[in-house]
Amino acid sequence: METLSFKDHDHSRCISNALGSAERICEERSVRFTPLRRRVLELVWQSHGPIGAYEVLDRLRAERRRAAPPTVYRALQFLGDEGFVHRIESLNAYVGCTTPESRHNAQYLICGLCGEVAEIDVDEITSAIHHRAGDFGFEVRRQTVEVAGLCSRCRVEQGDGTSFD
Amino acid sequence: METLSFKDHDHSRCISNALGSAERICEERSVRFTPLRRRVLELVWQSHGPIGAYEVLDRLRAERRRAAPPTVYRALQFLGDEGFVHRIESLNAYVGCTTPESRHNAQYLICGLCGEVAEIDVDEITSAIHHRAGDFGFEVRRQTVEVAGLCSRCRVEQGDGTSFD
DNA sequence: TGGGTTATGTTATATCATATCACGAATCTA
DNA sequence: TAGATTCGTGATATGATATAACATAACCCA
Repeated sequence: METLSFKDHDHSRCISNALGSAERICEERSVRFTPLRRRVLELVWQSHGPIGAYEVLDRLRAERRRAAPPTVYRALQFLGDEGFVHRIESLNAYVGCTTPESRHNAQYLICGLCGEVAEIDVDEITSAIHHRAGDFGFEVRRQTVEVAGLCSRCRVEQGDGTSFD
Repeated sequence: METLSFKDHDHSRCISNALGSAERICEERSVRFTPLRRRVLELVWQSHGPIGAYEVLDRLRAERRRAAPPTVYRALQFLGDEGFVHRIESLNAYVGCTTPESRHNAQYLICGLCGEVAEIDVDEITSAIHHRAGDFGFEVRRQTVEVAGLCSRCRVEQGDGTSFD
């Protein structure tokens, strides 16, 4: 499978799709999609790009005054375990997963200008890593592939040598 | 180029190689390989596996009582910029680079049992990422590829279904 | 309805990282 | 070689990210 999932142009619809999928999947798996978990997932999706745990916390606190770091981290842990969000290690931040049906090893294209993250799922990359690690006798459990650079839109807009980091 | 660099069996020799290379390269580049930077690089190499900044700090303090977090972070920044150490994003930790001559995009095989990290540099992976990201209009600047799993030794020793995280 | 299990609240703390200002040493330049 | 400039480090404070540990609430189901 090869997919690219930029966020839907109609973002609010995109969010309700994500919440709906999550709810359905949780039911299938007999795990609890509690109001807190739903709300945290919604906050992650509402963010334009990747969002940090403490920013989720700030927003959550507007409506749930007693929220504390563990509140958020536990929800994010759950959402990550179920495959509804992904953690971007190089940013210490989280993004909604665009294809939550299957637990998968995706790759992330992180734009250094606009901050958006696109999730791609390219077999060629996954299996190259798997096979070549295997050549070294290594048994792969998880792959973290995060690619920093310029997304196509930003590249067009500022195609010059603009630098960032 | 395709290499695998497990740490040399004669570790102390491996360390002095690394220090020697770094010294030479710094001279070539006209940057200063100060005693502090040398010592931090040595501490990173002396660590069995990836080492966190604060563990470097603790060890450094044994001999340099006034060391503080910025002391270590600045040295690690320098060493990273020059390509003598790599940061493992998924661990918030640092490893010595086994091939510091060329600044490169490597991949890391992280054993979840013994904690060792092997650096590999496999063109097939690098270019698969580069090309397939390019297909999506993305211009690659940096790749982070960190593979968690079981190294060959640990796989032999505990080839069963031992789980870890 | 009681007892196990799961989820969340609560407090505290661990861990990771940077901002900022001071100051002397190294380097440059005229 | 004097003076300017940059660089490396010291020192203090704080910001940012993440988890431990224990208490309570909600849920489930026999």
